[in-house]
Parts: sequence; C-alpha cells; structure tokens
Amino acid sequence: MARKTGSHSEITGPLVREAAERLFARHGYAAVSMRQIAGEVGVQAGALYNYTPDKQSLLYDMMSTHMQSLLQSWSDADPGGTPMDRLQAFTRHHIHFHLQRPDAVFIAYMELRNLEAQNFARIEVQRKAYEMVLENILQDGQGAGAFHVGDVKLAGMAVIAMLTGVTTWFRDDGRLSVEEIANHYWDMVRKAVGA
Amino acid sequence: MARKTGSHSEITGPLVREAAERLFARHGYAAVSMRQIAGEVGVQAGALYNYTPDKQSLLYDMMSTHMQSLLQSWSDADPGGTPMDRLQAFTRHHIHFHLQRPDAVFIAYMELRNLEAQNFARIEVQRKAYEMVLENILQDGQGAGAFHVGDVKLAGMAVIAMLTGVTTWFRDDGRLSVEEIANHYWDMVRKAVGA
DNA sequence: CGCCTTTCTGAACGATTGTTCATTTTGAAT
DNA sequence: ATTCAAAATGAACAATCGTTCAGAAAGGCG
Repeated sequence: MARKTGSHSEITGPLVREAAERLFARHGYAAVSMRQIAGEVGVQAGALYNYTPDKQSLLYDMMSTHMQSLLQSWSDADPGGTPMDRLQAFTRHHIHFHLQRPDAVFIAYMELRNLEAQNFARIEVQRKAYEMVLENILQDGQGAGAFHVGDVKLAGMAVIAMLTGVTTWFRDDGRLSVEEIANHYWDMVRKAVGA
Repeated sequence: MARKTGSHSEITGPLVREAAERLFARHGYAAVSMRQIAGEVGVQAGALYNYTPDKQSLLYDMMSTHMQSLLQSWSDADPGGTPMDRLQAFTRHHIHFHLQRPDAVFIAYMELRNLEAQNFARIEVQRKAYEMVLENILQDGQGAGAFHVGDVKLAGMAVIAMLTGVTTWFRDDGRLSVEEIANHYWDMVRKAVGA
C-alpha cells in the first residue's frame, strides 16, 4: 500500500521545511512565526502540526539533516591519497557545498543558540566531527612534512572560518565564478599551511 | 550645572546597555524581551524607556558604537610604514580588539538582519569602511611587490573571516594565550598573502 | 524642611506568540 | 456512490510581546 486515502503530506511536508528554511535564514528563527511559515505554504498555522511536533523540531531537524548531508557529501568526495590532495579536495568541496545551500549554512551557523540544550549537544557532535576531518588531514600532512603549521588545531579552525566566510559575501551574479573563487581560496589555504 | 536633582541615569543607563548587550549576545535580539533586560538591571520594563526610545535603538546604538570604536581603535593603532608592518599590526589589533569584547562582536555579526532597513544601511557603511582598511593595505603591498595575492578583494574578505573566526572558539582558560594565538594567526596571514 | 525634577512603578493596551482541537473538507479506494 | 482516513480549517487558549502613562517614590537644592 503506497499512499493512504486523502493523503498528500508528501507534497506539503517538504514545502513546510523549505518555507521554514527560507524564512529562518532570512529573518532568524526567533523572529519567524508559525503563521508566517504557514502563510508561505498557503495553509493555516494548525496544519503545520501534521508535519512537525513543534517549532523547535523544525529547526533541529533541518540543522541535523544539513550536518549529516555535509559529512556524507565529504565522505563521498574524499579522494584519499596524500594529505595535500585531500586538503585541496576538502577546500574545494567545502566551498562548493556551502555555496550551494546558503540558507542551510546560514542557519547552521546562526541559530545554534536557539537550540534547546539537548539538541544543541547533538549538533555540536556533528560539527566537531567535521572539524576533525580537517584536523586529521592537517595532522597527517604535518607529520609527513608536507605542511608546516604552528598549531594544528588552530590552523584547522582558521581554515574553516576562512572558507565558510565566503558565504557572507558571495553573490551568484558577482565578479567571480564559484570555480575561480575556489581556485583563489585553495591558493591561500595551501600557502597558509606552509605547503 | 552638572547633574540634576534626583538623577542617577548616569548609573542605570550604562547598566541597561550592558544588560542588553549580554542578553542579545547570549540569546539573540529577537529572543530577548524588554522585561528580561529590565529584570537584569533590577527595574521594571517601563523604566527602560527613560534610556532608549525603543528596543530597536538599543540594538542599533550598540552596533554603531561598536563599529565606531573598532574604526577609531585601529586608527590609533595604525603604525604606518610598510604594507607588511601595517598588515601585521592590523592582524594583531583585530584579534586583540575582538577577543576583548566577544559579546559586541557576536552581535555585530549575528544581528544585522534584525536591523531596520535604514539602520542596516548605516552599519553597512561602517563595516565596509573597515574592510577597506585591510583592502587598501593589501592593495599597497601588492603594488609594491611585497604581497602576492590572486585577488585583493577576495584576499581581504578571507583574512577578515579567518581572523574573526577566532571569537567562535576562544576561551579565556584555553590552551593558548591571546598573544600566542595572535602569533600563530599572523604567521598564517603572512604566508597566505605570499609575503 | 519643603520644593521640584528625575526616576521608577504598576497596571494597562492591543497585538501576536506557539499550540490544541472539534469540525469540516478532501480524494483515493471500495 | 459510499466509505473513511488523512489533511486542513478556524476558532480558541493562555502567555507574552513592545510600549504607554498616570501616579508614587526618591533625593539633591533652596
């Protein structure tokens, strides 16, 4: 039995998540009401509760899904090989991935403080896992003499901050293409880690 | 005539701004109520309106003051001299300044979207002015052959993002002192710009 | 002390918040 | 055409929001 009678939650459900993501990114979680989200979907506020138990879950679910997607996407893109190859792949993947979902990225970085304690802890685990991906690459390269950084942990944080910063100023109709941007960033990352 | 009779707004006024800054940084502008701020100060909500015309002004004033303070502080710290000297001074100043006022920094980066259109435009002018400080240093150094960056504007954004990122993980009781952190960052910035 | 301005209270306002729920509408399956 | 679960309505809820304001408290000055 595929779909039950009268059902079209397979349509409305995603619309709710998309509207919430768009609005949260634009105005912030706390500033967006359930009625605004419902309005975007073309439905009354009460109907949203067929698709989420509450507003907080709407936020947590999209953040968790985003982090999961980021980790999985890197896992698929990781070419293995030398630390240098992997660092370049990481840099390019990070930029491409982040520029492809600006709203989700924005929320993942800005709405951490609006997560309830337990949800926050869960997201932090995923976030930390991603940071460790880069830290491990840098550690390997440092050990092999391919990189020369003063402090591996600090270098990891610096690189991620630098790369993520691209989302704050990138515009689709801007001066540089994503590919050109990725090239420039890789050049700076490479030099910054002393390779 | 100094202070008027019955007055102690010179005491309460700053307390209101401090409480607001602390709470906005912790929970976000939209999630903090005037009653919460008043509670921190030890006063009723109505009393706040002796010190601010409305909630929005509370946010705008602290952001504008912060940006003004940042620009002035750099202006005082700018050593002049070679682009290399100035870039190092900029790097160290940025880190020291930002780590000294984590709440104000957090608000300046996170609450832009909660500014009314006109206030947002004003803050953007100040923000842009600060970006231009770095961009000009990089441009001068590039022209003099001291730096080798692929794109001056992009390098400026990358450096600022990297430096500002330090505020997201720095802890006073952490592994590294501010001075050590500044040293490491300067090392990476120097290499990233090809100097 | 009594005056007078500043400061604060405490209640009130209309609007909006997240969420619930009895009821109605919908639409595929029988 | 009838059935029946899923989905959506629309009203209601208690709580909270930013803001206003008349009146009470406070405290330096004459």
